[in-house]
Amino acid sequence: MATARTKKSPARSPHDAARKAFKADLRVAAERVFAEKGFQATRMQDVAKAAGVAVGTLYNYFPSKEEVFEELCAVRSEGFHAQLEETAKDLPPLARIEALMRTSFEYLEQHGALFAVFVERGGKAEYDLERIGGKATEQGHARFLRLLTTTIQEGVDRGELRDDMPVTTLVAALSGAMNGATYAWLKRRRRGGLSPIAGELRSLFLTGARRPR
Amino acid sequence: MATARTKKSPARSPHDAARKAFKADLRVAAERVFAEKGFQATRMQDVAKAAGVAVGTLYNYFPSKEEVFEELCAVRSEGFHAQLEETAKDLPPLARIEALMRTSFEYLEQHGALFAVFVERGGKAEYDLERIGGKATEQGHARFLRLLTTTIQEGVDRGELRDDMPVTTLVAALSGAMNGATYAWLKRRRRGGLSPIAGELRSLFLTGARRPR
Amino acid sequence: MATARTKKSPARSPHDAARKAFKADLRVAAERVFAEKGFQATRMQDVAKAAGVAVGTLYNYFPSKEEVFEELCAVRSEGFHAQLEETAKDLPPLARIEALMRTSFEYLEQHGALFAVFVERGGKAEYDLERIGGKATEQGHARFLRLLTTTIQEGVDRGELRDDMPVTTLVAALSGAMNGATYAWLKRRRRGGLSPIAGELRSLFLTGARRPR
Amino acid sequence: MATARTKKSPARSPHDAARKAFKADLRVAAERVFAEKGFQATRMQDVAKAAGVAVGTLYNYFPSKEEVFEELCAVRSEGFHAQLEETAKDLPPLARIEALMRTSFEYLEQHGALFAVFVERGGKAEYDLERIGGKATEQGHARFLRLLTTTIQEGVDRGELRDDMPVTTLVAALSGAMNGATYAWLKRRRRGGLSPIAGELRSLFLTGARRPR
DNA sequence: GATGAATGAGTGTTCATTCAT
DNA sequence: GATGAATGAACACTCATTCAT
Repeated sequence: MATARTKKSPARSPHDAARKAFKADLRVAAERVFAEKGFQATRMQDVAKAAGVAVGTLYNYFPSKEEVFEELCAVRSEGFHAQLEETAKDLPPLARIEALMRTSFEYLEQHGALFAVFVERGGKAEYDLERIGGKATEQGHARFLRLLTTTIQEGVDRGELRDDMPVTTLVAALSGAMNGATYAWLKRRRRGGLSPIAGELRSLFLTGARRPR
Repeated sequence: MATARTKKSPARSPHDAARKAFKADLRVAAERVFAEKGFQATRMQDVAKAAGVAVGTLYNYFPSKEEVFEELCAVRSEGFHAQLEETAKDLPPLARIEALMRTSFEYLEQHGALFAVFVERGGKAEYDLERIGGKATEQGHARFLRLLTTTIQEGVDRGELRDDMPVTTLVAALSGAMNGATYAWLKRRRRGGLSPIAGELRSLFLTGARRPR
Repeated sequence: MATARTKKSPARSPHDAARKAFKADLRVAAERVFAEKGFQATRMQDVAKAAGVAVGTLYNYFPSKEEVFEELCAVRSEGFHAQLEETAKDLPPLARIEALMRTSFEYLEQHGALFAVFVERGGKAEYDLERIGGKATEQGHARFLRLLTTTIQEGVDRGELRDDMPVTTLVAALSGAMNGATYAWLKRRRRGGLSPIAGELRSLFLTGARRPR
Repeated sequence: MATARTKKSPARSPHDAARKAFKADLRVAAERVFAEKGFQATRMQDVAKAAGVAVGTLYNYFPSKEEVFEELCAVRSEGFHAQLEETAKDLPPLARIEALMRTSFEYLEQHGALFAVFVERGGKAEYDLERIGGKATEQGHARFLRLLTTTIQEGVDRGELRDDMPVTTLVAALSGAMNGATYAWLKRRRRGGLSPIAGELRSLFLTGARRPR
């Protein structure tokens, strides 16, 4: 990662920072376009125009279109997980579950549907973006699942969650339910917010859909 | 000249049937390729080769690449829902839920991951296939959700399912959970089967993840 | 030409006649389509449909699309010149000129604008149809010009037409004027007939546009 | 960014001019190829090669093959008519007629047979190029005819030209004669020049072909 | 470092022609 | 002889990427 920078990092710091900030601007512009048109339909030209630069400039910062997307995903994924892990810290499993859901939903609300991709990863049924943005989203989603798995496993170990089925099934159900809620939210054109649902989903996950007597 | 055509329509059955069967073969070949490489990455050339025909032949049966995909989706969707509705008939809501899950999973196991698309639709986060295969998969998924909604609503009406949250949330959670299970199954490379999970998901959905005392 | 037919021509006569008649039907159908859509835009499929046969059948009678057009042109050209020469026979040059014009126009009125091609040939400015239908139309037009040349030359020889410019110029002017009249007729969507103009053109050609005192 | 663009439009002149000149070069190359092979037979590849650029470059300047042709025609038409109208200015009708002929022929001699199209329009017998290059050539020819019509009408009004037939017939005959002369010139492979004929045609048009006594 | 014009490989689609039935 | 489905070469156009200015 930062190996090359060790040599003379102090010297370039001010310049480096500016470059980084500019690159971030480019990413933001790209995000807007990708979110609107999708990966395939987005032309580098479009991204450049959205960023107010020339295509050539884009290529001064990113080696390829794929890499733009990839880095975009990576950065969002990083931000997402940083926030997530910060949230989840120090909470008991059951509380943590709701915290994770709430934070995820907040992030989605903030950063747009494109990055529903980290939660919803399932939808691509192993193609297209599987390759593109693949590494990043793959890792992003996997990381999310791992977080969920750890949490749930802990809940099982504490005797708070059922142990009569594989933890993976519990994880799949929970992450899937979040995915489903997100999809429904997108369908209703983001009306009504997403995070309020976290509480309902938690209740549903813990006590089930059957009507209590 | 049109001499042979004078007979009524039933007379054309044998030829028509052959044509239909052939078209179905083409669809199957296309399905294989699309499932493997995704829509964009699939070249008509590839589909033709997979089907053992020339590109031109493809165009004798389908007006465009998009239409190949579209019809493919439509046909699978149809088959899927026919099976689904057959299954669900005459069962009380709670039993029907499991039946729907089991049948869905069986269909997925049989017809490959591509058509996870009908259950998982959420994943495309409003782009790419949103447009292509859009009509069919959109409708397919919507139809699936409607079926689920009806069933769950009925459960609520009968007092068997909780009414303290919108039915849409219940639906989103259930379909999402199925989606999650499917995704997990794809991740483990289809090992272990999908339909056995139906029972677990049903239990989870009805009674929740909390450990019973 | 008819070399092969010498062997056993009497035996096949009836059959041959039927074949010829059928081929003529195909040509007529082709003529309709070519006239409407032009050579390039006409698909063999279209011609076949217009003729009420299958494409394959077309190829049983003509070796290629070009040849269909070529033969079509040749036949019309033949008919045109037969009529033309019949008309022109035994008339003195000046009368013959008007007769040629009138007959040409009548033929155009009857056989549609497509075969304006024989009179108008100039318009293609050495491309496209230069190659296609080329041999036939080329020859057809050349033959027409020859007829005109002979007639005019004779007029010159008799001292009835001016000899202070090359005969070719007189020919070019006359055939061009006919062409121009035809074009104007097509422009006004064939309204008003073409042959009535023959008299005017004759007068114009012979005595010029200057107002007589 | 848009920093440089803040200046007013005249500031862009140098670059714009270069672009325009380059586009003109492309048109010239295209003209060569179209003239040689015709519209249909010309591949964009050919035009690109003739211009010494890549196909993509062509598409940076023209939206489509048709548009290349169309613009080509439009530009030539413009140049032609500019020259024509310049010439015809301030001359009495009869003199103007010869001037128009001479200028037309000079233009044809200079710019190649392709643009015989403006004078000869008739030849396409309502298809093929009727559509393509259609707008431009159609208008170009129509404009030419209008010029001729005005001139001749004026001659008639002054009592210099005969009024016993429709002006349109006079126009058709004159433009047609020019067309015929052009065709003959192309036939003899452009040998002998075209403009010398203007005088002859004028004489022929005014006083007719009949030998004066 | 920014620019944007040039590049050309890549692909969906058409349609004349063939040939097994 | 008729048929019409199969064939595949051909071509317009796109767009990620490069590079001279």
